[in-house]
Amino acid sequence: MHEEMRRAFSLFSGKWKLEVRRLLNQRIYRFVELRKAISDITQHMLTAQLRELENDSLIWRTVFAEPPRVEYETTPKAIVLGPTMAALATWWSEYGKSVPVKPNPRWRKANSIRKGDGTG
Amino acid sequence: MHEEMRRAFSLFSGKWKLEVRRLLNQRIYRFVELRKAISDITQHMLTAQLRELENDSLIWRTVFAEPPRVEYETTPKAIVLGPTMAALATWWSEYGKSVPVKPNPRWRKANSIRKGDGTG
DNA sequence: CGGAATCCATAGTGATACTG
DNA sequence: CAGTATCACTATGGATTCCG
Repeated sequence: MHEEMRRAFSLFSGKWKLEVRRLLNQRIYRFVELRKAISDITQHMLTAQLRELENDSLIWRTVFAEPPRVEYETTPKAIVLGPTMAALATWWSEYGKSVPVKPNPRWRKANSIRKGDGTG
Repeated sequence: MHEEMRRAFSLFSGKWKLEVRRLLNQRIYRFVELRKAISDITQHMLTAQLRELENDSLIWRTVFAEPPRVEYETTPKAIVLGPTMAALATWWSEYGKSVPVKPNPRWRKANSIRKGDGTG
């Protein structure tokens, strides 16, 4: 089961992929539009990240002749991931910066064996 | 919103962090046990990944004198993330290797504007 | 047992220039 | 407009050695 998690994670391991996914989940973008939307990214990196996302079938790439442009859009595969991504963002908002206090080891030992959470 | 996703992702960006999280979400592990459970990891890397997870308050570290050992366990902060991680794994199982077919651009343009999915 | 310190290989990222 | 090609830099991962 953890192998799936690792692979799912790796699909978005690129520095800009999450941002690209978020944008394309809203509407179709042209290459230039993405560059403007992600102001800090270089042309080189944007191309690279888009290629990887495309190879993983997370986005579609369409070339148009007139007017000359390339459009990018999400695939259904990426769309269904939206709620999970939202959950991740919510988790960070709620717990991200929190620092839970460790209880005393002595009385914590008693009930230290937890059940699984479904991921293991 | 995407900043939260990026930060949440970065907490588990280390090569072995997802595996450590999965193990510790089941029970408390000693350092040696983790090394045996994750057979390919080096002592150096295990220490490094554990330190980072600890600094992010995703795991707790407890030193015991007798018998000499160090125990690691998840924090509640990491526990609540379980279902989301499970969702990610499920997503990979269902869609991970799928390659959705891109419909013809011409009639696809008509309804190309989608609503948001909550992430962005 | 559970580290720390050092060194090295590789992958990821980025700046720049050039092209169909 | 949307790339490709180089090169440089940085982060990450890993092998090895030593330590309380």
